[in-house]
Amino acid sequence: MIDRSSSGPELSRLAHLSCHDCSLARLCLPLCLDETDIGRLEGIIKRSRPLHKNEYLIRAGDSVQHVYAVRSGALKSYLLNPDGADQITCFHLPSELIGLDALGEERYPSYSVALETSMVCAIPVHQLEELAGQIPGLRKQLLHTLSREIHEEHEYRSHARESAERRLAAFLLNLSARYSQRGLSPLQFVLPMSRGDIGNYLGMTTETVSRLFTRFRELKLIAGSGHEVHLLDIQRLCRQGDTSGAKQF
Amino acid sequence: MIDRSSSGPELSRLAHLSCHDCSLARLCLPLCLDETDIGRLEGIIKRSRPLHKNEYLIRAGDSVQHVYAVRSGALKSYLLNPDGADQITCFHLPSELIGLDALGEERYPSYSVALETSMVCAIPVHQLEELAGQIPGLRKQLLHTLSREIHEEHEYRSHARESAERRLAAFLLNLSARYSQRGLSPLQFVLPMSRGDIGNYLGMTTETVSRLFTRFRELKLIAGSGHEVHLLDIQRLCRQGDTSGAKQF
DNA sequence: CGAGCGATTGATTTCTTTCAATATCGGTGG
DNA sequence: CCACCGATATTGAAAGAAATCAATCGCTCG
Repeated sequence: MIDRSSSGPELSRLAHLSCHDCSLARLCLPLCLDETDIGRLEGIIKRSRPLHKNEYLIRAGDSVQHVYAVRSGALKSYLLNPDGADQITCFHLPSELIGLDALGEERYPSYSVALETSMVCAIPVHQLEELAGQIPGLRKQLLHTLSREIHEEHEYRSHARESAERRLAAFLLNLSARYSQRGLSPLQFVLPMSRGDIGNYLGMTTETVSRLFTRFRELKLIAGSGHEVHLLDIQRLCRQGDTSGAKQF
Repeated sequence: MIDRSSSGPELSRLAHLSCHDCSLARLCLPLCLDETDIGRLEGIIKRSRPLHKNEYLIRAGDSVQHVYAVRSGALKSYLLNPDGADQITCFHLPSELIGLDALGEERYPSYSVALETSMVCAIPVHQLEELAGQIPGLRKQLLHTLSREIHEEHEYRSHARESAERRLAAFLLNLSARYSQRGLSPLQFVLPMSRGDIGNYLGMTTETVSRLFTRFRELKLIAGSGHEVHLLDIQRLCRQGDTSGAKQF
């Protein structure tokens, strides 16, 4: 059903590609770099043509050439288990890096595919490593980004044991915060992924996700239909599933 | 109950501390470095006095000074949630690094505590970053280690949805492989952590862990009492929980 | 306009947790 | 050396949350 075999995006180094002008610079690798160093980073970055929905950026097993920074749109990454089951590991929003699980590897361990029309910047890993040797700020930032990713995965573990209700609430709040960082509304956004994707990511079934959306709507925690979400009561959403929450008061 | 307030281990740079002679070098940071570069790495490494069981190496909130490499023994790291619940994020065996979730941070996010008498090497993060700028092989290795950690956390996600039975089986097999890498028996080892720790780490209750150990023993998958484990049938343990497994045949 | 996938809703089953009661281990002090 | 204590581990019975199985709905795209 799923075509994982189509070839990757063509890459071109475009003259007008500039981290200087990019609104995401403060969230992305250039963070903390001075003008000169940003210039050096720009020098190795390539931009691909837009990926359309369901188009693959990376296929597991591909030889590792680049890490990617999302410029616009949204992607998901997933692992394909030996038994054939997918496990979504990340949703990537603009400024976030893709391929951090492949540094030092020969081949990418996971797939990355566009959830909607998306643009990415491609950064050759060898040149990035080289540049990280020369620019302390870039080195620091790269290590920090990797470290943060590890920490976030650890935090995911903390959630994993909690109820499906709490996990979904936390997921929505996490998305809200990330959209907010990117200058979008924290209260109103469109989910780029399906119910099935959310369930897969959070470790629950599509049916459970669907029921929880319904419940959250009934409780007036959220509004919106389909992929549209309005967060109506962030405070209560934070506490969702608490025994001290809706049940007692 | 838990004392998280005692001060950290004293550090000393010991003349006889040598990565050259360390049997763990091929698993640890020195991997792939030549003699000269190993010497440079050694130059910044300090060794602490032994930590005794339940002694803290790191407390969340401490200012980040070092990452640590386990030299002997075993430690666990855990996050303390806002609601007061611990979540164990890692068990650390010899050669493994502690504090990778703190790079680029002011303060450690997690606690690390010895599960048994342990020795660690302390590596000042600033000097490590500096050295990673100068030694491409070290930079590569550091990035690779971080990247692998991310990948392993992603793989954990794949397991998270599986049955408790499978998760515990996978956990035992993972430990087995890690002991084997370190020159110990893959079939017979002593768990350094409690049932409670295992349950916490895997996202299940102590009772469930205990029941599963009993079941595995009944199925002749493992033997041994208490913290002792003998793996009797690795093949079957790999498939544990499969519908194509014990139930049908 | 029909086909098909994604989403929703319902009924039932199953696995794991929770609550509760021992049992056992390791260490301490008499 | 042995008895006792707390912590850890085991075992059982009951309850609960989410999965599974199943049916329907609705939207999007040829």
